[in-house]
Amino acid sequence: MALFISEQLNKVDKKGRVSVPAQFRSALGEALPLGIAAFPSLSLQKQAIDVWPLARLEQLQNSLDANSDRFTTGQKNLAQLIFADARQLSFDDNGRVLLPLLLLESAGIREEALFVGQGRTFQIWSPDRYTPYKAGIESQVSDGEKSLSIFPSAEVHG
Amino acid sequence: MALFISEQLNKVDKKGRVSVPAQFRSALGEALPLGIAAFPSLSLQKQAIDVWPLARLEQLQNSLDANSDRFTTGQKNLAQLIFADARQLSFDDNGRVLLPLLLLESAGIREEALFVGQGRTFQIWSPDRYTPYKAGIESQVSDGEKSLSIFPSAEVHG
DNA sequence: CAAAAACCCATGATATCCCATATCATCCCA
DNA sequence: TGGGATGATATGGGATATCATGGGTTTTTG
Repeated sequence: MALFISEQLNKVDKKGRVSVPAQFRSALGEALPLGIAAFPSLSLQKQAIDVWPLARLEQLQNSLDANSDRFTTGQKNLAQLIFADARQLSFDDNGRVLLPLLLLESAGIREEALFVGQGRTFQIWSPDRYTPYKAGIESQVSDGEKSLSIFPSAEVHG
Repeated sequence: MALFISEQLNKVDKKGRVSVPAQFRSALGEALPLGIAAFPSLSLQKQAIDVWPLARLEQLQNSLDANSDRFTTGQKNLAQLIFADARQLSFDDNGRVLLPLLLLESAGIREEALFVGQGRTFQIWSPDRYTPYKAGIESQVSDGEKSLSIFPSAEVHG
């Protein structure tokens, strides 16, 4: 599965439908028909919507089944919250999903939805909320941190 | 079998019937005609109803048969209670089940039943009880645990 | 027989499907 | 190099199917 990158602003119609950016859909690849799971982003105090490929939730569940002891209690609670808060969204023939009212409201989204790539996942923002949020993030990157090194890893993505 | 995710509030009619959310029914897949097993949630002090696909009960029994030595006495007692308290529910043509009075009372459910996905299983709550319960769970997740990266990563990534 | 459960059908709300159009980038060829 | 043809994408709206729910009728059960 490819990565989700870039930002794109799309319209939400009266029925609550939004086109998911074509690049994101193609990044899903074979996982596209499984659909996606969307939930208020806990790490962002529910300011925005976090979106995972549904397969990622299944991997999380498998991991819980097999290595329950490697998770803290807080992590298990977090997983419970995700299973409860997540809405499973599937694509229509035009690549749209129907965003449930609850999610729209919690993210303050009305007519426009901003898709923001986050690598293995992406977010959906109200444009109004995103601008100040991003400015805050940028200001928190110090000059000395403005480059990244890549650590070798044995176990990631076969 | 797919996962049970999301929350959904449905009505309980005078006869004690409730629609099981269509997504949950389709998550059951081929296991749908086998039905489900519902019992007062012991881990939640019987505040809510735990629901398992019936096949999961069979898996538990098989596991008890094969690995009796790996279960503590307490765990075996718990299993006994589940087998005793569980009620097997089957679906009518409209996807409804009949919730026995005993279960309704133990969970404090009257006119509305809140279905809460928990991955491999789901719960049924009285809305009144669920709100404070969920707030408690949320408060038990520390800020540091709220980010995606906290989950054991080798298993979560595809 | 009476009460409960299972079955059947009706209905309104909502989601899904399907087709039409607008917009834009790309391609191809004169 | 210009300019129309082509194709992918995003968007809108109407038709259709699904879902949750209510109520009646038949069947089972005790």
